[in-house]
Amino acid sequence: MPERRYNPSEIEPRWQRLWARERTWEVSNEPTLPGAPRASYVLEMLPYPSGEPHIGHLKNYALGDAIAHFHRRTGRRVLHPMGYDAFGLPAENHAIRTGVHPRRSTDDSIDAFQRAFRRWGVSIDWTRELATHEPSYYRWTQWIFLRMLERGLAYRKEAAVNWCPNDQTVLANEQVVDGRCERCGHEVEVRQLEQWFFRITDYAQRLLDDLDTIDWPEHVKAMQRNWIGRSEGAEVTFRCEELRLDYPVFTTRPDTLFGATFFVMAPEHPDVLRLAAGTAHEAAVHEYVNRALTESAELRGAADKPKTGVPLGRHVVNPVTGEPMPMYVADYVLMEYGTGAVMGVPAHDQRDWEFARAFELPIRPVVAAAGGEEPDVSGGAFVAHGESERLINSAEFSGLDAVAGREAIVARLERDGIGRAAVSFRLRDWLLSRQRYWGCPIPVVYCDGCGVVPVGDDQLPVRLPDIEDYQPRGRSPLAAAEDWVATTCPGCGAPARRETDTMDTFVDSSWYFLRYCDAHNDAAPWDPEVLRRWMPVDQYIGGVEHAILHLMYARFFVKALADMGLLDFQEPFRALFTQGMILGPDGQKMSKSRRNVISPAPIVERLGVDAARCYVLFIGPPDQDAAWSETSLEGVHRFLSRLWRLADALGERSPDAAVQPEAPTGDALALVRKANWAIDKVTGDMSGRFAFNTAIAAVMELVNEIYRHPEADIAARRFATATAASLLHPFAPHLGSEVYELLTGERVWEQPWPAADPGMLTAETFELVCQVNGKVRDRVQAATGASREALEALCLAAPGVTLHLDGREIVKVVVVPGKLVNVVVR
RNA sequence: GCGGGCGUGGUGAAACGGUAGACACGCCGGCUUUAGGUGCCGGUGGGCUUGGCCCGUGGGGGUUCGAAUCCCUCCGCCCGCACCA
Repeated sequence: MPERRYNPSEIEPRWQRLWARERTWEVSNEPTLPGAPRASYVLEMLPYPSGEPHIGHLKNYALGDAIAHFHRRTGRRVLHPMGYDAFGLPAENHAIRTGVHPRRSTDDSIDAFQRAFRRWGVSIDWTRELATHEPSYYRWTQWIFLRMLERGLAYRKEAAVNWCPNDQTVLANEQVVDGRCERCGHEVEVRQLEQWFFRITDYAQRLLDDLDTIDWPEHVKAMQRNWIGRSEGAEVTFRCEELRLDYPVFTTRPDTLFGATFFVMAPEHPDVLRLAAGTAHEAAVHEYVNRALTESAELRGAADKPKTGVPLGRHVVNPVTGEPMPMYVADYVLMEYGTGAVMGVPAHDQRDWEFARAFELPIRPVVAAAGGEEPDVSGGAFVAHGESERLINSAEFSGLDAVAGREAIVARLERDGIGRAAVSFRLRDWLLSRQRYWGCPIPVVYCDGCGVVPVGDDQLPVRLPDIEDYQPRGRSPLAAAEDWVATTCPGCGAPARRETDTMDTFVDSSWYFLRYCDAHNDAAPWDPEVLRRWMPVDQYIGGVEHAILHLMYARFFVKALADMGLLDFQEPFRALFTQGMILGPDGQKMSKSRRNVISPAPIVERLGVDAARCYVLFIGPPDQDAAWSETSLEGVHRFLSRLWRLADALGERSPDAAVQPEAPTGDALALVRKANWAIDKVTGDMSGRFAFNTAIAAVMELVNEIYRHPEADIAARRFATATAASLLHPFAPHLGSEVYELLTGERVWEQPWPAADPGMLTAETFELVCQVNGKVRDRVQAATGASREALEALCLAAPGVTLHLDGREIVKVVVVPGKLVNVVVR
């Protein structure tokens, strides 16, 4: 007779059909009544639909789904939706190559993702599904943009911006990595262009402060703090008497003001050419500025580049010493930070030191080390400035420590009206316009009479027209859609032209988590009352690659919308979990060129999705990268087969199978204890932490224990097996359901999470570890409730202990009840 | 340079300051099988004078009755930012 086998390809689709038919994972927006289950919003970052989902998606949804199932079974109403980040460059670049409309390739890919997620058995409420390229969604993206515009949080300005010549569009600062385009890797150029920005810098301080209120991984918060880059210091005004012009600079080191011996401006500074005009350096300055402005960001940004610059032929006055300081233009000064000009303090700033060396400028120390003697600045700047360093060469401030000196100098500047304490941020405004087709149209028109005019709310959405030619030519391909561009001014009715730039796709994904809550609202992007039931997201799960971009933008959106009275919370994601990557079998990042890519589809087909899901969770701590191992995957599949076979062998179904037998003895007792131990272990591993790897290991131990006790009475074996299925269900929902139903006839997802019986968590005896001077010398059985004295006596009598006590003096005995006794001897 | 993190068997990894290496892979052995595979059972950190002892969590030092875990220091690796005044 052929043995029956665990057959996931039969089991899994059967359960999936039932969940779809019964709409098991849908949740309503009904107000929660007092005493009703608490709401929980579990969300994975929405996928960008391109091709088919990869193994990283599987891990992402295996994690999120395990949390969602666990929350449901511990008595919470869970919102677990799905959507697609559907606008974006890859689909558009594909269209340029093939002529296939991005909508078509995107929709095909969305179909593939939907099929995969259903085949993976992820417990999603599909009624809330959305895609950011649908007019019903981007209508509200545009609506939010208009609210930003009304509040002055969206604005146009001309600025030096990052331009990717390959993708033919501008990029946000966050999308430039090492001077290269984050997407295509092409070197980024600097161009002076008028563009749309979001005023995220208005929120810099709040974005920084509120990091303390959210439960996010420390490294992600650190990256955001770093990116926001708050610095405390002072703004000091320097005057150019020759032209009667004042130039403020920002410095974090006002304590070194007496050491400022020169003054440097960025090549982009608007006054540079004007200052040099008429001096002997005029031509040289022109040449230098032109070169600096056309140089690639990567080249200019190199920190180890020798300092270059050109004198402007002008001077400013040091406001505290009265000395003239020569002015220079140099590309180590950035226009985007501070005021675009700096005071040069070569003795105490390494960059200024290098510049002073190159231009033979005086290097005057004004801060002394702890000993009080002048620091040696012949080899580099002296940068320490704590309470143990003292000011020197600083008139009446000499002798103060650097901290007190800084405060005193700022106070003096304030009194004289030439400076004040100031804070500066590294964060820049978010450049959101893109000269590309496949994105959300920016809902404004340009009118010769009225200027920039917002499209009326009742005219939304401004639909993205179909076009034939997607090739970008330095402007949006939309500009060629003449019929679409030509419109009338909403203000005066005169002929006007539509904005042809589209929005950065990060705008689309900065609010999608709000729309899920109220996905079918036609009158508003959401009903604030409905949002109150679900937001903020209780658990957000995704890759660390979004630590700055998406996660910072979404936080900004929520704060801005809250200020408009549209939301009543300040942070979108209460808790964040960043999953580790799955690497190829060679331990390298998966890539087509390395030919080490593992696709989920064939694995799911061969071993089932439960095995794949359990494997990616069992592989190691989920926040850690891990290499794919085919043999480990098969080991997990083997474990699932073992569980299935137990259920198959244990006979007819009965609701009693899940009930713990009363007063078990012998083998049965061992099994019941192990089952309760596993309940306790898995519950602990899933509450607060995400130790799914050890949770699955605990269920493996339980299954092993059942195999080891074939003589235990059937009730105990059925109880232990049903418990294993119940505990495994969040990770292997199909097999968990199958085994639980085979044994009990019940639906596991409708069962409350099992509770351990405290009476079964401890045996009447335990193994007492007996140590001498911290080394284990014996183990003896001891009664669970035994007194400290009794445990001490047992230990002192243990043969392994007496051997090592021989002739030595007992100094002390440490007793840890229920665990061990340590005898300290001399 | 600044910030965050990591270092434990052949491998992935476990371990509220309390038995280092759970669980799994791999490997070795046994049983079942005509055989292979599957399945089940057992073994598996290193060393030695092997009923037992010694060593062992990157190196060194410290706190403690007791340290992979806490502190100091050095070494190595990974990630993020980086001419941000």
